[in-house]
Amino acid sequence: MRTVTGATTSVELREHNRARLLRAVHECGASRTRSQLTKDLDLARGTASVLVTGLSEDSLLHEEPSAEHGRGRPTQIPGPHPCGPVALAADLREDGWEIAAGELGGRITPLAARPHDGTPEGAFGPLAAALRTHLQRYGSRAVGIGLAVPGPVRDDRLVDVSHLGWRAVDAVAGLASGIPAGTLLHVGNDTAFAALAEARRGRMAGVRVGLHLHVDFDLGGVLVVDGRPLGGATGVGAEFGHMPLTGRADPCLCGARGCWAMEVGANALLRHLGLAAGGGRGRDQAQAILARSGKGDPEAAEAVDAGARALGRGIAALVNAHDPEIVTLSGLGVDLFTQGRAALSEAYLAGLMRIRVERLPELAPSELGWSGALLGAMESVFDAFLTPEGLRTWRPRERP
Amino acid sequence: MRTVTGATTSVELREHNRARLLRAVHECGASRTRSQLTKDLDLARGTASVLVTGLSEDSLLHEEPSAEHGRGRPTQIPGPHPCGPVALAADLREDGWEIAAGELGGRITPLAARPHDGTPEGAFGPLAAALRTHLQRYGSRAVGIGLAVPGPVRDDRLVDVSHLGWRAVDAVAGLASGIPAGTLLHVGNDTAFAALAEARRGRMAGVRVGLHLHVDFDLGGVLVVDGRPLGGATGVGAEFGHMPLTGRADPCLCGARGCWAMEVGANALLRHLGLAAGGGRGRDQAQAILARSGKGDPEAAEAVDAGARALGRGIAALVNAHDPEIVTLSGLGVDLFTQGRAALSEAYLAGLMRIRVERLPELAPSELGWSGALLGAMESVFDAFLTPEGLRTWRPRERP
DNA sequence: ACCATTTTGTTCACGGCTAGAGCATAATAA
DNA sequence: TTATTATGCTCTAGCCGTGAACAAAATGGT
Repeated sequence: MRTVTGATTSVELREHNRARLLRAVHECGASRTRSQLTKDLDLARGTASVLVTGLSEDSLLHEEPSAEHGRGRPTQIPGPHPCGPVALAADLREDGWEIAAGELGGRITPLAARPHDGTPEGAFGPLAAALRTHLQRYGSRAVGIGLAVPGPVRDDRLVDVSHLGWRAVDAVAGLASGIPAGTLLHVGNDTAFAALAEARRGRMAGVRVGLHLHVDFDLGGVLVVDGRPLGGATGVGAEFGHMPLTGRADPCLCGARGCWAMEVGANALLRHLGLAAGGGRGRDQAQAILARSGKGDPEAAEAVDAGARALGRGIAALVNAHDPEIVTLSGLGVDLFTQGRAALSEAYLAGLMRIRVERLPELAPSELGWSGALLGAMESVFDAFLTPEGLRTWRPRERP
Repeated sequence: MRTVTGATTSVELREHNRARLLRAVHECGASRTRSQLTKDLDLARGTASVLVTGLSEDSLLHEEPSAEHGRGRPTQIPGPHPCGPVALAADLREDGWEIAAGELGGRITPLAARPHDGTPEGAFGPLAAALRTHLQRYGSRAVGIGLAVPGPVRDDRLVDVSHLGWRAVDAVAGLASGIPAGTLLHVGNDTAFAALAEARRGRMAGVRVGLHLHVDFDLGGVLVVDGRPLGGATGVGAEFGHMPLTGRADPCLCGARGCWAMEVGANALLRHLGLAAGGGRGRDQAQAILARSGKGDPEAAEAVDAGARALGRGIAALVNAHDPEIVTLSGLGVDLFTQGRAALSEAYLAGLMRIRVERLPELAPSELGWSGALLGAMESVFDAFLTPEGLRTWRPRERP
């Protein structure tokens, strides 16, 4: 039977409304006043009063006076409690990692960043140690860890990173030395997390159906429906890059042929100029090619245009199939959009159905920079925590 | 802000539980006993008692004694009330239409079927008249109409049927003469409705992520997530057929090039044998080709194999991208599966990523025959009715 | 400086809901 | 016939949100 959400009993009603209030605070970055929240959530003032008081006593919220006054009694702004929940986030890439902490409302504090050698041990060892340090520092405030990885994730733990030759590397086991058993660990694809961040705090906010494409060494994409990136049956979504949209039949590292991902990204740029590519190295060289193209180097510009054309053609196919309101681009996708705009647009328009052209979905570069995956990893932890089930795990601090 | 579902007040709690109970009855085809429903929905016996009594008084449910007894007091089976809600469903195809009525639990009664001449007037006129007749017969029991059409639907009313040259035909206006203003009319794509039926009462029941492909004159496909086919931003989902997966660049009627839909379906079969194709006619000829292929005719078999290969190749691309648990086929897809199985499987396996082969999604022909779209249209009406908002529109019959 | 006005926060009585206990009911098994 | 078992019905207790009355805290005009 389908799972039905929503409260069933009086007690669940209260839990549901507590979670609803906290999510509203989190979503707006702790910027809405209590009276505004009361109206937005359609609550009676009395109910809001009881909820806020309860959440404050449980050290989940802390009210601050609002800076701006109108006429009438001034209202308060509910925001993160100084002893409130903290989500740890980690972004593991082919050539390094970084970690950060996020609090209710989404404010991020960078904690550490380091390059690694590309082996599972070299990557997970120091990362686990760093996580252990900060987990100890936050103590019971830490409600979970989100880990972004550059490849498909199966069963919430097995990671494949084709550029590094990783096959079914167990991320949970890799971090076991750093995080106590029972700690909530969300392992997810970097593209899916970047899409989540875009849907919550980026250009896809409020959009019902959107498409997010993340370009790094190669390309990943995922559909976002009602603010949530679509995962697959085994958890492995975000693999739009492995559809045969190139019209060619070159074998791809994934096992299929003619994959779209082979023609878009840093690897494609390097290959186009006859450089070594495919090992998860060469981010600087790719950036150099983009810089040369920006300065008018024709050879570099042609490489960029080829990537932009392939990107545009694939986007058109996906727009035809899925009818998104907007298509957002992150990572190198932003550079391809900026520097190869004409080539991209032309290929995009040429590949669309007529009815799609009539209501043309916007192509929008992300404004979150390269931190989308990190932000999304944090959001994923709060998504799980800000539910009746998640909040039941929270033990409030003793009051001072 | 994201819309949050679920009850907020005590009154909504009751409405929520009423809807939950009715949906549970509808989903299982009115086969579960009251005691089973009580357990499944995690209700107290007292609560179930109050709910069932109330719904019976509102002529939404009617309890019948259960045929099978165990030990202990025998339980009842809640099912459709003799004066309960009825959903009308219509399936409009390129060459004809049929209508039916469905009651709570999903039992369907065929009402009428007729060929048409392919013009909007020739199709909608008699259809509207037939609907009017049956709407009058059911009176206030009719809670809505679901209409399946063979093409994309925009803004819940504008229909494009490329094979018939229909462009932005207004289905609501077309039926206005037959249905009173205010009647709920759900216009939807036939593939999406077929997928909905498959998800509720077919081989995709209980599946979290599935892919449904419907083959008729050409091919449509849609992703099913948590029992609901994914629509797009403007309502036009189910257009997987218009991705350039053929590796060729022939112009398609849709305005793009190299569309997958051009190589799969009745039109492709006819074209492969040098017959006229593309006008929404020739269903019989296509069936004849399939029959010849079944009897060993090599020319017909090659046409079938070509379609099966193209189907398999495209399925692989979509499985790579979306990671479904199962792929279901309806319409001519069932015949291509049966008669071109070897060609289909080979192309399917060859196009998959390695990690998809390791956990191979099953290819499953539908068991609902050609009535999937009709069933889905009915389900769509009940989906809207069996909610707190929908039930609020219901006025119970006076008790005898 | 003062007071009316406006808006927000708090408290509490009220009605509605579900849980759960106790009892009645209706079948089977011995 | 009687014990057993499972189900349905009824009623009370406890919890929840609403909305009204009241308190609090600001602004704006006089």
